Amino acid sequence: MTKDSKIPNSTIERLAFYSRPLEALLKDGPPIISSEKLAGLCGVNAAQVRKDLAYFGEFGVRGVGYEIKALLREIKRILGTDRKWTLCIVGIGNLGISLVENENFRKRGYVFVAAFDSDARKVGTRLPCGLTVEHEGNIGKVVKALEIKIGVITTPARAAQRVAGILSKAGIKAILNFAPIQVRTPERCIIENVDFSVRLENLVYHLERLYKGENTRKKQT
Amino acid sequence: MTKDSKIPNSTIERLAFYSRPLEALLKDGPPIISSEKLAGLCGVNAAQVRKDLAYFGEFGVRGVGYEIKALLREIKRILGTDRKWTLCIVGIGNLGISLVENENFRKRGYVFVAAFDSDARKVGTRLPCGLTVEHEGNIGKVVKALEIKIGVITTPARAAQRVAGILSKAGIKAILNFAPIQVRTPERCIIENVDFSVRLENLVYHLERLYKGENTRKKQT
DNA sequence: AGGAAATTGTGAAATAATGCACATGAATGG
DNA sequence: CCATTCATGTGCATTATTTCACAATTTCCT
Repeated sequence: MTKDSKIPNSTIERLAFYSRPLEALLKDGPPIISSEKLAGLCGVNAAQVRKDLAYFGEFGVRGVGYEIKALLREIKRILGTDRKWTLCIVGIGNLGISLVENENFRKRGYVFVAAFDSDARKVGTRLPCGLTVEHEGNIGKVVKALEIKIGVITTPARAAQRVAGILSKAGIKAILNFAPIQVRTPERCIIENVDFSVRLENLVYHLERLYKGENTRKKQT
Repeated sequence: MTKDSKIPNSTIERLAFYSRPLEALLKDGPPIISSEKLAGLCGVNAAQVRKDLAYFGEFGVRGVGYEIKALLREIKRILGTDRKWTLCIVGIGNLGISLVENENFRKRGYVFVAAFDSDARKVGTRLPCGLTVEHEGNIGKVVKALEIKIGVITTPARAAQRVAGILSKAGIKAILNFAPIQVRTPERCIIENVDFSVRLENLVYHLERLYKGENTRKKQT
């Protein structure tokens, strides 16, 4: 295959997903894994794993399986996570701090190089990771100077849209938004929303149905 | 319709999604909204909105639209978010604290009533919200005593699976897992995984393609 | 060497989700 | 009171995604 025959978004999501157990196996596991095993670890269908990978090339050997190290390298190359990415964050509350200090991000090459807030009392604060909080007004200047492409929004909902606009105007190309609101940007800009409450509401829906009898979901997400 | 003709999971996700702008409009907006308008606010198709709602009843009036207040009430009833839910959390790091203190959760009726950690140095700490951190060993006792149904995991990846087992055994029926690993539970238990890095990796994938020319996604997520 | 076992890659079938397009009912205005 | 406008609810076509099932390829064993 290998042709760009319209790759489903869900395939991309799963690729990132596959890489988690692979990373773990890299340390103390066999050097080879079958689609069956990997699928089991990720709770998906084996054919799905093979098809997802087949969109991008032939990484396995028939009758054998996939070499874990090589497969992981390929996945990272596909996703674009085989290099460092610099991020900035706007909104230094509890959530903001927990993200900036997050070990998983750093481990995967996502490094925060700037932190902003609109609250004058927070500006100038030195965060544990070493960053100093700057005022929102500097976003444009800093983003351009450091050539930051990805912005993370952890402001309250009411500020999120305004901040998205500022980021976009500053040249940011992708936004990871944690505010519980659908933000829009004028310029060509990729937006990914993460809303914890939505996930929780999903859980609650299925939970209620669980008590009332039949299961409403096929498998664990 | 109204019959339980296999409701797509995505419909449930969108219902929670629809409720965000509706909540905002409740304060200072018109009393009525059309599927067209709501769809616009959420970045989806209008027929989609109508169909999603139609799974659960006829909430609109032809030629008129949907009464916002009533619609929101219905959505909340459907999702099961028209009542309070008590949660417990395991893993009191930066992320854990930011969730416990999160205003959005409280506003929507999700209340943390217990916090656990395995680190003896954290046990006994009083969190800003008033909760005192208890030792992981007490999970079973406390969960049963307070009849907690939902657990949130914010431990490091290596501890997540173990904690999921403990929670499940304690009688927890739903788990919101923030650790970057796919957790399993022996008992019938609903699991929802939230992995920030996966979202970021998605963003990066599309970002790389953005530079290379054609757009790989149809619309903003 | 040759057959059995394992496991990939993939066409085709099955399943699921989305969007169109229109009949239907409500409001409005002359 | 009828015509016009608006917007819902929904059957149906379309599009997208998942799963099956099997030919192709490799390894292993005798």
